[in-house]
Amino acid sequence: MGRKRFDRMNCGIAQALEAFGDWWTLLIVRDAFFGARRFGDFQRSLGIAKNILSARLQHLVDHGIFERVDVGSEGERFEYRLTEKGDALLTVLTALREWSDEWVFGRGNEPVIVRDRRTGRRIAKLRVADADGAHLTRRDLRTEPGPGASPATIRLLTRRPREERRPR
Amino acid sequence: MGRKRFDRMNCGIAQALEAFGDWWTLLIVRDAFFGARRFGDFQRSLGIAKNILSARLQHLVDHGIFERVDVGSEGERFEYRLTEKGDALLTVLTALREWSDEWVFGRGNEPVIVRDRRTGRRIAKLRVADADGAHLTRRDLRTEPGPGASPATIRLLTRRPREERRPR
DNA sequence: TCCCTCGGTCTCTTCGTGAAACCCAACAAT
DNA sequence: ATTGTTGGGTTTCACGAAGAGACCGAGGGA
Repeated sequence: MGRKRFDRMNCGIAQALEAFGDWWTLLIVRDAFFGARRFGDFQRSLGIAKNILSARLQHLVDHGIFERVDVGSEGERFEYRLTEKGDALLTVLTALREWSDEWVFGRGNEPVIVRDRRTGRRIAKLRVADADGAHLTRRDLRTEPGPGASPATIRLLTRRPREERRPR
Repeated sequence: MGRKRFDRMNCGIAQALEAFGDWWTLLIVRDAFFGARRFGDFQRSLGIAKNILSARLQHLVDHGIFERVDVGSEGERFEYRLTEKGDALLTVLTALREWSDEWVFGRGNEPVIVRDRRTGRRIAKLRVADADGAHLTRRDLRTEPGPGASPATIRLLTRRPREERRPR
């Protein structure tokens, strides 16, 4: 069978994967953040097969992450530009980069450094924090169904934790 | 050919995808954050085929995101627990959830709400910011090669932006 | 005009995905 | 001790998607 799709899954993670969870897709978005705009920019930078790149760009346009703009002076020649929705992926890309900087490459071995263009200082690390800015970990959090929760989500979030179901 | 692997790519995004970019993998991690530990927890929650789940869990253990702990009272019975490296993915999952809350579901339709367990208040939104906390967008950032940059990365980051290469 | 580049599409092979069947070890009930 | 059930997988197999590479029409520079 083909790959299972997550369209119907009532979960933000699944929805995000549906939009850009395919193999090359997030790297295409990354390249766009680095300034790539044209089909050939992406293709040369990634070494991706053209049919795949074509399909992924189409998918990203369909999901409103890129817009396809005709920039031909006398006919068709296209650029793929990040929309506002695509720009908002900066946080996701930053979270991924910071995670691998710390846990894959290790501090001091970062392949890329991101700075504030004006001040030249490195950007602040992303942190999950409460309203006062205090750092929070997984143990400090509580999840509950929101206004858009499906019955399945409610069931998932209200089940008893394993510790209580089966004490050891 | 089968899927291209990104092991050798000198980029944090690619490395992160290598660790958990496979189709089900991030949803498995999400379920772990929601409290799943046992093989059957993940399987029932996701409806994933057992061979795939088995391979994904193995992959996550290989990458140090989960550890496989024998909890059998008299023989083997396993739990998969997030390591510190796995816990650090909280930021990534939060970024993904916040993006889809805003751009897929829309404000007021969030399927899940995350709160500080102590205060009951919703957690602060992740923001890319400079050292003083000022919000930054893609345009405010500058990327440069870091100490671990490969020649390919340096080439990518130091090329002229398209605007300057080919003014319109 | 020629030629190269851009932005794709088509074909063909290979590989990953997923359903279902199968399997053995651990507990649980009797 | 025997039987049954659940847990945690592995094996088999069919199918669809991924990827390499050939091909192609239109654009634009010389």
